[in-house]
Amino acid sequence: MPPEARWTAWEELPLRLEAAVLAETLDGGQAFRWERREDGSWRGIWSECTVRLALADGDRARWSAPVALAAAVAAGLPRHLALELDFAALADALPWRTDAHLARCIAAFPGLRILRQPLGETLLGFLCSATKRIPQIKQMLAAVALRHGRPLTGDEDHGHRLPTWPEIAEVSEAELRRCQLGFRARHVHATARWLAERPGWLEVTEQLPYPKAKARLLELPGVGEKVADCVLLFGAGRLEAFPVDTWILRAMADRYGLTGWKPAHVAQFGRVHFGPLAGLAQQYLFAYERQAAGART
DNA sequence: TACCAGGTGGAGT
DNA sequence: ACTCCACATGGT
Repeated sequence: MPPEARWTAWEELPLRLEAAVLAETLDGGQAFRWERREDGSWRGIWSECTVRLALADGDRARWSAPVALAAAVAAGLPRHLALELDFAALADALPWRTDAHLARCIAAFPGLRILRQPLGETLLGFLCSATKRIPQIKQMLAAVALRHGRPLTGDEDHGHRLPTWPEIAEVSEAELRRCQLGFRARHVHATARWLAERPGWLEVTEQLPYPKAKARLLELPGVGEKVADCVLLFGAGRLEAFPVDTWILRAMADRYGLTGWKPAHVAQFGRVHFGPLAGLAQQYLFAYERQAAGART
């Protein structure tokens, strides 16, 4: 085996969780660059990093990375998994004591986590998400990475990173359509050009308080209420963001009696009812509803 | 075949 | 503010 193809020995993480909860965290619609391997472990890519993640003894998380990337992964993985946050404690702070349905959702996915992904990559992912199922979003992003993103190492098997926004700005809309983006290609292209004229704009946005950050994201072509909230929740750690998609609309109608409510009204209800961690509640509701529908991804 | 998918933006009331 | 609708592509 060539030296650049080698992976490091497994290293323990201060993280324990069930396999099903890990699966829901990595592959439940927050992130689109994780794949389950035959041995049950996961392979993920973000920024300049790729990692294998697995559970030892059923619930103890551990990781391995290409030797060439080991230092970057060791530095970046804790942030990516938001290891500084105790999600069991955060879930306990949700109003499950007075909300029986929320209590059911939390019990079904104990320890469910919200990832802290790179803001720019999260934006790209959710710009591609409009009226698509998760596997198709993953396919689009895999194609974009393969065709327009840099290889992570000298070994092609380690995969490609997603292109940065400045890199995407150099790609034509027609070329993006060849990655099966469909009408989303126009939004991705327009957003790339928009960002290219404003260096540092995303970095500034990431530091702003939630309402200001959201207002700024809404300026981007193809970014509406739902995408802005997903980007802030999964790409900026803003747990107050409450994305309302078709699943949440259905859940709030079926489980909370909000039949016929518009997304904007459901969003307002969610923020008031679930409080400052509404985004975490949202992810619990989302996971539960998809499971109840038959785990169709 | 028709309908739907982690929506958005634009036009017309 | 509200309602319709086009927008690509793939799966059931």
